[in-house]
Amino acid sequence: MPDLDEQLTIGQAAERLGLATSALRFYEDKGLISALRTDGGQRRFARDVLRRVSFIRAAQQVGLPLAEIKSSLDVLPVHRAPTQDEWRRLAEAWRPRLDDQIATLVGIRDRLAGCIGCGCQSLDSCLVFNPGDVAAEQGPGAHFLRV
Amino acid sequence: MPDLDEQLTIGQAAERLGLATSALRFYEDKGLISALRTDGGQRRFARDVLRRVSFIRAAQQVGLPLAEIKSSLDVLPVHRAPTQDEWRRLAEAWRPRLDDQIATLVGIRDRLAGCIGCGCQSLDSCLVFNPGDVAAEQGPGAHFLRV
DNA sequence: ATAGAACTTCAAGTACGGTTGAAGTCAAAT
DNA sequence: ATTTGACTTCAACCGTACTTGAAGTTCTAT
Repeated sequence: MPDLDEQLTIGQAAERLGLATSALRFYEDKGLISALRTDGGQRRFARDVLRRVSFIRAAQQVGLPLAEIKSSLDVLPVHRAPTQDEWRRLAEAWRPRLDDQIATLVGIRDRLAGCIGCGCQSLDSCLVFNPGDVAAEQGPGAHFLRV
Repeated sequence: MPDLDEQLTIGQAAERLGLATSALRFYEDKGLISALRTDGGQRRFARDVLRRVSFIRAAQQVGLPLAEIKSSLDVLPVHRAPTQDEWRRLAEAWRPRLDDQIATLVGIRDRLAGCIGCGCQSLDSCLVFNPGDVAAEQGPGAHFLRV
């Protein structure tokens, strides 16, 4: 029995992925995933849908909107080996966002941890939320807490 | 001249923070920040609004919705020194989310970097988006890529 | 053959985090 | 005193990412 359950119904795929069937329909609608159809018109997903949706959820963690995720998916085709160049471009596109977000979160975490019991007088004077107090000198922008 | 510009107009606060005045009005509406009013009814923000909004933006980076951010702000009053206990509770509330998100992002980054030129045959077989291939064994849920 | 669960489409609704526009008022400089 | 830019409220609108509901169809097991 080789490919017997190689096809997943939308319910099976949704359960394996831990999301609602409506989300899968939504993703198909947006062109992020695709499905074959039975003679009766029901969707049948190939197993690669699991990886593609994993990719989507990962990209969402990185902060990418679905429209951009679609572009990334279009760059990494399912039925062809991704070329080195395709990988490099994806990695380069994601890398700055990843690094930036990681740096921000680590900064918050470390300063928050270090501040417990620090004796700051109020939120207004706390170093955690006023790192270096240099925001005004850098001109407008959300400088606070971005390192 | 001590407290001459201790009060900020909404435009000044918005410029310092790098966001729109409408966002500040929105935050006030939601109870996240507060303002004094002139006789004419215009808002005047105390400088602590800068730190409070910084807090808000930081918390958004951590992935908290505004409703939860309000709770956190309610726990850390502006005009009182936060107690050790208040800090500890805040840090403990944020810490798991921070750690979780950092771990997820670092995992994606490292595997993505390591995979460049790895020779995977397709997205379906790529280790980056199929780490350990253990998702099915853990039951339903978004296990892919969460390390 | 038929029951019931799972599927179909399509339109409308939801939650979040704001932005936009209209109509009018206030504040600061001249 | 008047001008002009910044402010006020309020309701409506926006984009993102889905969910819900209605009305009908298909699949699978008995």
